[in-house]
Amino acid sequence: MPVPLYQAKAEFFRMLGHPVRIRVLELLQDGPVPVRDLLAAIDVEPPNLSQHLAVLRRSGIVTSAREGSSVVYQLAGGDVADLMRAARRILTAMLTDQHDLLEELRSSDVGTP
Amino acid sequence: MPVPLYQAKAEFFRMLGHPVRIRVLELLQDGPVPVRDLLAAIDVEPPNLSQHLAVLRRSGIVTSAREGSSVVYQLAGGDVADLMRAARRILTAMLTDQHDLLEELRSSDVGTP
DNA sequence: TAGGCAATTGCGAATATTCGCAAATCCATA
DNA sequence: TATGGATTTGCGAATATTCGCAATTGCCTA
Repeated sequence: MPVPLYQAKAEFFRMLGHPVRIRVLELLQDGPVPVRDLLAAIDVEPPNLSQHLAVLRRSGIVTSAREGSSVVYQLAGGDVADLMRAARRILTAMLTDQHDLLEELRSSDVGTP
Repeated sequence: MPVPLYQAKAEFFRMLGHPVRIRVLELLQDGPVPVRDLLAAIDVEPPNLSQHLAVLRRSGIVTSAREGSSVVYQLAGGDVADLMRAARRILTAMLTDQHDLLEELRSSDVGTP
């Protein structure tokens, strides 16, 4: 019996739910990047980055390949950029709503009609 | 100083990272739904659902309103369906890749060339 | 083949999530 | 105003994540 789809989706989103992993995925969007460069870009200790990379690898969203003495990561497939765009749209909408609400509260400080 | 964008994104995805919350968002896509109906649809205890609804509310992705003796939830804005579609595309691509790899392994069981 | 850099793994402690149960709230209506 | 259904809140226990540090592995080059 297969894993219910909503559970697979939840695991997928949970996998995305860490700042370091988000940054890695963003850095990989323009093509393969060696771990060395990720380390230089992300303010995180090597073992810690490695663990986050392992999470991404296990989920299947990235693949890794040895190249000489270094290891290069790349997106496995699918349009991650598209997902990030969708997320950004929603985040923007949410923040805008909150902002609008704030404005509303500000302009009507005498209570509800 | 604002929260770094990648952290906001991570929090957003983490908020999505639970099966019950995914199901709620899916159920809300066709319009507002009272808690009662969510409870009937989702196999979860009332207090537990309520806590997940609180997570969604705090993040701002849904809003709630009292209607008589019941409470109705709805999506706050932004195109959540779009996000789900993007996620589904990536999940599909990932599963396809894995499937392809499996086929490959199956058809070449004599070892690497 | 010894030494060194790059990356990963193992593991324990700190922290965060999740869940169930009891209790509290909010409304409608008797 | 008392009763009852619907939802939320408050915790404590169980579980899962995250992080740092030591140790290990893989590969290049002296």
